[in-house]
Amino acid sequence: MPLTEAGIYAAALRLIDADGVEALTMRKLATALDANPMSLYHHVPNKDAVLRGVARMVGAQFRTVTLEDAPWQERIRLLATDFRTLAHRHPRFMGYSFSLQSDFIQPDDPFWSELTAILDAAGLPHPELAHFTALVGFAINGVLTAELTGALHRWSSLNPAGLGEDGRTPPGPDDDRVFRLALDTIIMGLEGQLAAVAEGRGADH
Amino acid sequence: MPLTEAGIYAAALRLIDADGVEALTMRKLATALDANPMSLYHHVPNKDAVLRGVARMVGAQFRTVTLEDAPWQERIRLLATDFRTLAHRHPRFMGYSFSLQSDFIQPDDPFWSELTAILDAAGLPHPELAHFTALVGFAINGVLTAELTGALHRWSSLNPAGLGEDGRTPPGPDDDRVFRLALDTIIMGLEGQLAAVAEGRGADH
DNA sequence: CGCGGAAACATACGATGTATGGAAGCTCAA
DNA sequence: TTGAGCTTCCATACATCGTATGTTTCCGCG
Repeated sequence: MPLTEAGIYAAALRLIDADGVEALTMRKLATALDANPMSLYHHVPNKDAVLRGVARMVGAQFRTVTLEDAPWQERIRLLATDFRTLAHRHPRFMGYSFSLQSDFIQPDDPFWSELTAILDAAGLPHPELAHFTALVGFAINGVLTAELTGALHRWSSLNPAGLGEDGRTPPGPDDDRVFRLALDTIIMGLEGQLAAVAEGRGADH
Repeated sequence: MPLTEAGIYAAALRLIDADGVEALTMRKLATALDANPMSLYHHVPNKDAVLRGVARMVGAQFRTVTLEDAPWQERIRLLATDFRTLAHRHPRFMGYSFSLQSDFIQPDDPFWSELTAILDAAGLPHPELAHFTALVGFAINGVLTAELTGALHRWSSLNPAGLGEDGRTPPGPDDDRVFRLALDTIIMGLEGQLAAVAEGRGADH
């Protein structure tokens, strides 16, 4: 099978899913493709480009339905959970990618444009629409990142009184609850902001 | 000057502040300390331990006043901005540390315990207190991380209509506004959750 | 003095990303 | 068919990284 750019990205993603981003090596990638390490460089300029390519590949997998007429709260919930299931499909890569210098999400990605559209439809003031979009996106991202790295589970299953070394609740459906809770809280916060705008007391006090 | 563990961490932090975490090298660290690379290993087991040591050092710098009788909204605001100024003191390290496998914050760190105490005082239901703490902490963390990497500024200064290549607003006080906005939104969301609890309709519906 | 352990150093190994240059195979004009 | 010019592939090599291993230097204490 001849080497192709898309094939390289796909193989890289497979390796990352299996062993994590930090274990990805040009040499391992080459042997996985049954080729010489340097052959990759005819299709890809360097390793960073491989990661970026994987990011574009994964990002392109994101699909969400656009329910124009549903209430914006439901639309946000749907968008966020769609994004979350995508993240769960490639946890190691997403956990790495979320928290890196170069943005994983691009302004023209459906996630961002859809989120902007939803918040616009909700009635957030236009001059601050981008601010709210960024805020909601990154807050969700923060919770999701924490879930992917396992930090969310460690922290959320922690008794208030500094308990001992037990507390080994399973990482399963608890994260679901916390994620939904985060979503609900953010949505309620947005409702509050909308009410504030309606009352004339803008956010810029 | 003889080599010491604390001195190694301090030098590492200086190098990181100057050139970023990814530029930190045991060899550079050694030459900065005017020593042989291998000499460091008499005081520190490996490079990861250096990073962990720096994390503990920076984390120990965190101080916040505890205002028992102030309204919980103000206490959250104060805690978050205190944490933010700490992050601004060592942006490259914090940007790296926030988003990594091993947790930068520890359960017994003042940030976490204070946040838990505040949310407890606010009246969040006990069985879900840890969930709310995690949610708020990681959401703030997400926004803060985005700010440190510059992503927050890039995104929040983005016109709704997919604008061209200009939009080069300065990274200065705009981030302040977005951060405050995020804080306000989260706080309003918590108020909503409290109201829901008071009405008897718990969060677990 | 000397001796024993800690600290410093020199050397070296394996792994990584990638520069460089040659070999092999394809396409197409003559 | 043949040869020229690409594109692709491969082998070798280099700089840099973290750190294992062994040796030397130094300092405090009998």
